[in-house]
Amino acid sequence: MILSQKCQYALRAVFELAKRHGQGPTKITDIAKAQAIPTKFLEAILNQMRQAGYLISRRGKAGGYMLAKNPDKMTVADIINVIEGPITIVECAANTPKGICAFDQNCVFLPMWENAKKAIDEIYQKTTFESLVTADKSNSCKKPMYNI
Amino acid sequence: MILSQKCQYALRAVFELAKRHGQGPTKITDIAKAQAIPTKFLEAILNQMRQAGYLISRRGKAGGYMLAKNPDKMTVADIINVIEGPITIVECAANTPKGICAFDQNCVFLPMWENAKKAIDEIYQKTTFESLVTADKSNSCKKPMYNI
DNA sequence: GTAATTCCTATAGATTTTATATACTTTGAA
DNA sequence: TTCAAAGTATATAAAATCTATAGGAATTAC
Repeated sequence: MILSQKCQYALRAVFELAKRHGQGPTKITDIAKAQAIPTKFLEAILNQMRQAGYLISRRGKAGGYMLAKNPDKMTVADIINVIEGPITIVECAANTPKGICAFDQNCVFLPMWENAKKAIDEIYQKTTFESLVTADKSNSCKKPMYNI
Repeated sequence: MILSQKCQYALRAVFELAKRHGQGPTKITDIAKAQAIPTKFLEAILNQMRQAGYLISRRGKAGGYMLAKNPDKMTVADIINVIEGPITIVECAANTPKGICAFDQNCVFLPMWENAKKAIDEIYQKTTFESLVTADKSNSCKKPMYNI
């Protein structure tokens, strides 16, 4: 599996905050409950995203987390980058200091790795959390309503 | 890193065999030396690809491994699939039996995961080992020659 | 001040990855 | 026939990573 569980938790958490954008801070436990994430694990994840500048927190009573930007300015790529670091198909295709790969400049696979990285990056970068919230809303509308 | 070391070894090994296609079997130790792969580890990898039908082995003296098909019929996707299994961005986006994901049918991320998977698959599927060998040849020509 | 909440550090358990060791089987040539 | 080269199979260990939890410190609202 390419994306870690942690990263998926992070995406779902930000998605939850995007849904509640403009409503003040949301408690960790509420996010955890809404998105089925282990609370203590989520704590660390949210903290990490706060330090990266994507979330704002308020401590103490009535504290919690909120987005640092508008949902249309936050992309899936942003969050993945915080949790997993830059997408790396293989080690030597990363922009690491030279000399790590035994084949160095002449690796025949390198162009392919670069293409793959670019293709994924584009998809993640064009997916904003606003678009996800919008998709979610139209999704719930389409669902049959069993309530009376 | 998305691709395991093992998978990269597998790709390099098949690439090495593609370069030697039509020259009879190549010894494991020769492949290992040419591509900087731990010999014993490579043994297991080659065996796995043989069982998947991509390689043919000959035992005994003057034995070794060779491709089971023409290099233009073997793709990077084939080999990755043997070693890593089908590409899976996230668990619930795989074609697993339903009910694994807590969000099931209504996951807002699902279309994105499917797009990403498709984008990568296409790149890997269109890269044949023949094309890699060709690229490698033109690469070596471009290199300055320091030999006398 | 007290209760609620985030923040920080450490660490433990589980899983996966990577690699090696050992012993066995098959093959082909002298 | 005999021997050695080479692949086959199984077990396992070392290392790295992932996932998750625990406990207390700091902060804020009331």
